[in-house]
Amino acid sequence: MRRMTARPENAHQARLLRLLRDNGSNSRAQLGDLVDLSRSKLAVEVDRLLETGLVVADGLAPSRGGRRSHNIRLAPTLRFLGVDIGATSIDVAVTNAELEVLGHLNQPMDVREGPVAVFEQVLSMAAKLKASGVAEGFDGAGIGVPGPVRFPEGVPVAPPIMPGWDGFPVREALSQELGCPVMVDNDVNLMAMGEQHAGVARSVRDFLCVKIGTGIGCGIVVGGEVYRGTTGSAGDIGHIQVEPGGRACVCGNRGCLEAHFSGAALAGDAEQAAREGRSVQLAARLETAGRLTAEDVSAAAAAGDAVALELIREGGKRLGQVIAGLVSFFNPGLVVIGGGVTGLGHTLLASVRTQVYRQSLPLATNNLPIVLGELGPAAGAIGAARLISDHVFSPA
Amino acid sequence: MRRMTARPENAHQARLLRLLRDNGSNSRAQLGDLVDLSRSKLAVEVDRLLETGLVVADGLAPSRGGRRSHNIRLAPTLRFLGVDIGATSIDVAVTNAELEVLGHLNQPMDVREGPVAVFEQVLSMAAKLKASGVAEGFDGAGIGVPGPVRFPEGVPVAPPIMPGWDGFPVREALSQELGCPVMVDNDVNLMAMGEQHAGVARSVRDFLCVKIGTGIGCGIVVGGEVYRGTTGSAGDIGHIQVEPGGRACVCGNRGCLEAHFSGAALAGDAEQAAREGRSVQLAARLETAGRLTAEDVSAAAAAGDAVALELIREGGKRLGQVIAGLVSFFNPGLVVIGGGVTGLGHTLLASVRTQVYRQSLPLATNNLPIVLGELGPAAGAIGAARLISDHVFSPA
DNA sequence: AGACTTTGTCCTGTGTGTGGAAAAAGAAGA
DNA sequence: TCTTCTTTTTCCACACACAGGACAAAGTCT
Repeated sequence: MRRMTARPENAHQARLLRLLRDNGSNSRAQLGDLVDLSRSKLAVEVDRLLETGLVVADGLAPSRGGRRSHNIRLAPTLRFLGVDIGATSIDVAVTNAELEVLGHLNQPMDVREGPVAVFEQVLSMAAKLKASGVAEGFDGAGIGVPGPVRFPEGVPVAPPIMPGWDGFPVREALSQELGCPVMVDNDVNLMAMGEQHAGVARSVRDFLCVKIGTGIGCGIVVGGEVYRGTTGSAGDIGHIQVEPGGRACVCGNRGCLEAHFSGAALAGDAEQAAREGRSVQLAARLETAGRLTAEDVSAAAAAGDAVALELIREGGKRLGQVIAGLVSFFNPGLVVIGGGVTGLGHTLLASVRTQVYRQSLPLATNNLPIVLGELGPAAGAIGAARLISDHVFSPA
Repeated sequence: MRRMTARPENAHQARLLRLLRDNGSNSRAQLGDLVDLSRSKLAVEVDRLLETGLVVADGLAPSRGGRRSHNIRLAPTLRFLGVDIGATSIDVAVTNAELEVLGHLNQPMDVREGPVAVFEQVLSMAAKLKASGVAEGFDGAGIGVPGPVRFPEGVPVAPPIMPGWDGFPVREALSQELGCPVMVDNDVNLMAMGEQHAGVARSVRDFLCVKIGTGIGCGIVVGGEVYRGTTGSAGDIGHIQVEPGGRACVCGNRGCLEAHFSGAALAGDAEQAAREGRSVQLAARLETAGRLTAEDVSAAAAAGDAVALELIREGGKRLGQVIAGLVSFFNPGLVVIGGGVTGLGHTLLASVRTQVYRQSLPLATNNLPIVLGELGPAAGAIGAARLISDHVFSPA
């Protein structure tokens, strides 16, 4: 079912749409305070937006001392689809035009099953959400994939953990299937956009967003815009060396950050500790489940298991080393840490902070908050919705 | 002698001025091809620029098949002053509006003598250049200082190697003295701008420019614009750790890049090798000069001294480690290496390349040129001129 | 009820930019 | 040398967009 969503005709209209998205319902008068346009001009543009149907009247605003102003808001029927494809699971969310999540599904799935299987799953999840009544159709979809993307074309490139995805025309194919505009980006970049839109990074212009999942990546935001690098692989910090001659990594080198600390490495370390009998708790868990995950370590740490805590601390130190370097180089205004292992929480955070504040220069670390992401598993999907809304809310 | 240089009235005029700066003399017709303005509009804006005196007529262009077009060029009397204050020397250059160097002076001077003494020297050098006839007055001056700068105010902040400079109102003071607009920036950023304008980085939008001088810094260019970070200390890579528990650094940490490889470290290592009798050549030089510098090592290496070569290779490996990390993170389209030690040249370059290509992922290193800067000691001064010309050629 | 404030609409004047026409200047060919 | 075709430049008329004032509508406060 193809929906022809209207697009703004000019930069002014785009500006207004984004204000309405970010500030919710708003009166014409307030809008006038925010944008620097003459009353007549503003009225004309708003009327045109009303005509297109992107914006609708929404009753009267409370008086500010005189005549009450007419409220307007983005069309309540607009729907964005946010898809976050992780290495081991898929998140799909439906949002309204203000990017509020109306429905959210999560499904375990191995990305290595390939794009066809994955998108079949995604479409079925989207259909399920539609059936639940939160959406009739979609006005745009944002897709996050766990690897580098050639952004303008919306095509994954050389994704190490995603065999079979190289060159798959994600944007093209999904746009066809869903009948709406689609944008594709790295999952880490989307997490950064999510935290910027609705999370801890509101109003910060330059920041880093480190995501620890199966691998490790880093979203880079410069001047409020995501920076993707020359070939779309910016932020790929998982293979920075932290230990010369250290552990062998899947990438062929030794001592990569990811080999020493990541969801996968953490699980491996925990299993080894369990087998060596260093932790009763982990051993018991291994016995029941057959294998261990980062979540198990997180749970054990929460229960006070010394080995689990030490693993997290050690990992945080390694991660902190790398972040310290990035902070010196990039001098961000904020560092956000998120991803599946947010459960490791404050133990990890404390360890990272110690390392960064010790290793980086005062000028860069003064007033540098290092915090956990606020949106949890929804960050990626919200960021995806944000990505496509930026596209839809820009002149055609 | 205060000169009132006119400023463009709008973005179109600014655009035209920059085109003339970057492409030299140009015909009205060619300009029309470049700027997407209607013929009438273009004619009006050009006429206004001619009125202000920023632009002058410059004869007729060769025919392109029909009537010959009128050439215009930036006023030939415009002069910019580019000042590059290094840790141990000062470069001052005078350029015309196209940023071609008309005169250049270099003077050894220790930045630690403080801002008052340094600027006295700078002013005297500027006066000498004036006296030589290349300039009558200046329409703007760009100043590079070897430390972080609060860019909007043009004030150095917490410069580790520049005691006495913290908070000194460089922009304010020099603007007063010179009677023209002044902009201040980190010397490394200016080198990057120099190489971007007239050197190897032309037409590259995202690149890194590593400067190895007394210390080590890195200019970051994102989308053609210098990125300075939240507090102006972006690119300060000298204190990234390369050797856990390594050498003590002046910053208080251990194992910093700068402690293991930089002009200062190299000189120290060479002196030690000379004293230990490991290199006849260096020992002889130490005997004559009383101390060694990075240039001495460079000379010895050129003469085939094994110890000097090994020092450079070892340093290049360390530097390469750090750059490899930055390349993974930033995914630049080019890495430029410059600074005083460019004499170390290809030995250093080879060593850095090996390390980067080995350690970073293929997607980031494919088609990633790592090259030496093209402008040598003039890069900083040209970048400084570029900085101020960008300012002067923007609407007031 | 009256004075004052805020909001929304209407209207007109101004200024800006577009695009066509024609003139100017030169190139190429007969 | 003359004619024809190109390219560049200037001139001009028309359309359009926008700002800002005037006024009406809708509220608040005394």
